[in-house]
Amino acid sequence: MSHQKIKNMEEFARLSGISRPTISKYFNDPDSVRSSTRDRIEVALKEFDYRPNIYAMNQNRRLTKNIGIVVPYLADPFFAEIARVLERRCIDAGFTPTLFSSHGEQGLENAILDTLRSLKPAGVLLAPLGRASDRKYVEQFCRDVPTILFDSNIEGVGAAFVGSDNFSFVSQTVEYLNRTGNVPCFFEMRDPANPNANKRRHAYLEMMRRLDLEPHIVKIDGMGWGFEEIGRQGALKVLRDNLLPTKTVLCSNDRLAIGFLSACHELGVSVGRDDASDIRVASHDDHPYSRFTCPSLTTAAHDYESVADHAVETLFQLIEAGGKLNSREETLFAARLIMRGSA
Amino acid sequence: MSHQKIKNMEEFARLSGISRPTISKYFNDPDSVRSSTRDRIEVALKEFDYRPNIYAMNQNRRLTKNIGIVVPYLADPFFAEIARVLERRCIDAGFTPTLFSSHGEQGLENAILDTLRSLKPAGVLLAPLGRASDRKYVEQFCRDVPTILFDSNIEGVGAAFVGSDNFSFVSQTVEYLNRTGNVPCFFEMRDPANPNANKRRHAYLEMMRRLDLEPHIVKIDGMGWGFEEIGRQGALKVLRDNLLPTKTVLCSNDRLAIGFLSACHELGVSVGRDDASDIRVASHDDHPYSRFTCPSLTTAAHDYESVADHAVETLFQLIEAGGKLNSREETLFAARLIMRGSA
DNA sequence: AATAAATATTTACGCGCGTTAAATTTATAT
DNA sequence: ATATAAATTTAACGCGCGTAAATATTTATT
Repeated sequence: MSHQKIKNMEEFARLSGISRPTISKYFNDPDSVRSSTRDRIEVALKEFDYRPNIYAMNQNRRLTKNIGIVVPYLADPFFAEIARVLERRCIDAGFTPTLFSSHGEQGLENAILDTLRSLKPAGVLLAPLGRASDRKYVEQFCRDVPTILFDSNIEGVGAAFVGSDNFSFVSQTVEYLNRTGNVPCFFEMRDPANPNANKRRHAYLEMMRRLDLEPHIVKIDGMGWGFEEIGRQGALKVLRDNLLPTKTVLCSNDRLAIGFLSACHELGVSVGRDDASDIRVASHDDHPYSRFTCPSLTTAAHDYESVADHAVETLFQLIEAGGKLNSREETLFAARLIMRGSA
Repeated sequence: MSHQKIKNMEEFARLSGISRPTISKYFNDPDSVRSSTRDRIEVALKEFDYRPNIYAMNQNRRLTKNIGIVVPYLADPFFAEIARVLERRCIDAGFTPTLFSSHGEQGLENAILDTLRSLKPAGVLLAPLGRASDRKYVEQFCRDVPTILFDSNIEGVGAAFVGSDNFSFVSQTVEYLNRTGNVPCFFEMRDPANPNANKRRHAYLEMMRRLDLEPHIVKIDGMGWGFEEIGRQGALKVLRDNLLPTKTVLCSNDRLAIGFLSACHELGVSVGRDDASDIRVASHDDHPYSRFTCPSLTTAAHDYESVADHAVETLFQLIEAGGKLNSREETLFAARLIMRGSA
């Protein structure tokens, strides 16, 4: 390995004995040059350790190889996990993903979209804030940049939506809870930012209707993305004031449930599926920490892999199609019930 | 707001009636032009909605305004949180941060450093994997790119290190546990990837020596970054086989403790500071979930803000100094004891 | 009002690479 | 061996902006 510094593609072309346009072609797509040429280039690449200037590349390309990934809240391990899978898929496909978190703030989400514009990405995978999103802003962005929405849908925005089937989550948990014991009440935030929360409430109501049972919804106060604390405060109030209509609680999501369980422990309320326990608690998402709660949390799991795979696949189709798809498809993946100790 | 598309700076210069070099200067540093000129540019900016091509900008600048932020594991809310603070500080200072996670893999860490090289960042904030890092690779990178290490130190690598004072964590927890009840044993992974773990063990031993108490270290098996599960399995084994040398357990970090508490609940071992409880458990980090464990976790908290502020400040100094500092300083911030229910 | 200092304009070049068209070489088929 | 297709080379232009030098203009100082 020779250790001279190579300034540019011209110099690398001279040293490797291959013309610059061919080198350029190679970097754009290694398969676009004859295999013998490709080998010669790769040998030279090892020897001289040259890498093209990405800024000069991106300036002149019609389309960059960049992909933007935006999640609403990276400190939520659920999003950290799905972002990880998405990143990996993009890298494997030869793209350069860049990760952004809106941190639950509309202003930041808009700023990220601005940044993304100037990144001129080939495509964007966007999990919007949801109700907290600046709809018009997101809509305009999606018109300009090929974008797939995931996790939370905004009707009609973006080239496609990929997410989980909220009805599948709730139908399974409600059915299970009802079959194995008491009827669940539904525990949620009064003013949920995430549209999935609304879908889950409707699914709960629909399931109760089908089972010919009376629905009970417990709404708690709280703003922002500190769901665990909101759930804890809400549970403390509900438990202390004896406001629970049933002995079985179905939380809208695991983070609320984590707070709920914390409150139960604080108040000495025992949680579990056995008769000796005071109440049962179940939830949705299969949050990475849900197996470590006390007791471990019965929940419905996202099909992370399928959501990620399909989102990325759809984005690649979109990119190849030049940024427009014939129709806006919404793809939902079913949940998987995870039975643990809490219910 | 006129809605014509502006192609380039030349065109924007014409339309705004200001020369291109002045516009260029403005984007490089708005304060470098006369305030009257700045106002005129900003008025025109509103009207024409022009934004320079970042690739062309970065190609020609001596130094980009990019800053790379690398953490070992983004699914760990601790790193997600500190990354959030770092990002914010960089943005406020007019830089463009890009976030990367090594996901606990050496290969990925190296790949990220490669990517960062071609990003030609003004500076990098790097929390290395630690023992799992490819030392030579990181070392070479730090020679080429102005880099501040944070969270976990690699001796002599990078222009400076900013982190938490592990002795401060452990001294406070050990002192507290000892003062309020039993002597703690130290619960940790046999083969910790993070160098902080080793520092904490040494701090524990040193504290016990000072207090003239006999130290007990409980080492558990496990690899990788799934600390909660490792802690849970280790605790199950230790509790079942009655291997705990003391009734008070000090975990190396909160994620292990979360697993430990989960195991305690599973086995019906009661945890708490009162005499009625079987054991006490404390830990270090003040992980975002540590207040929601059952019982809530007594721990020592990082001074997130100070670490982040100082890391960023040092990086800016480094950048202004042209990439070299006179001496490699290691700055450590003290911990704050957080007393909760578990001990 | 005269002078000095600070700032803006004009002009022009260069950065590293994408891309194209024409000329040339190489591989494949007949 | 010859015709044809495919790949490569040569030469040259352009992308959008940084930057430098010389010149002109504005602002601050006395």
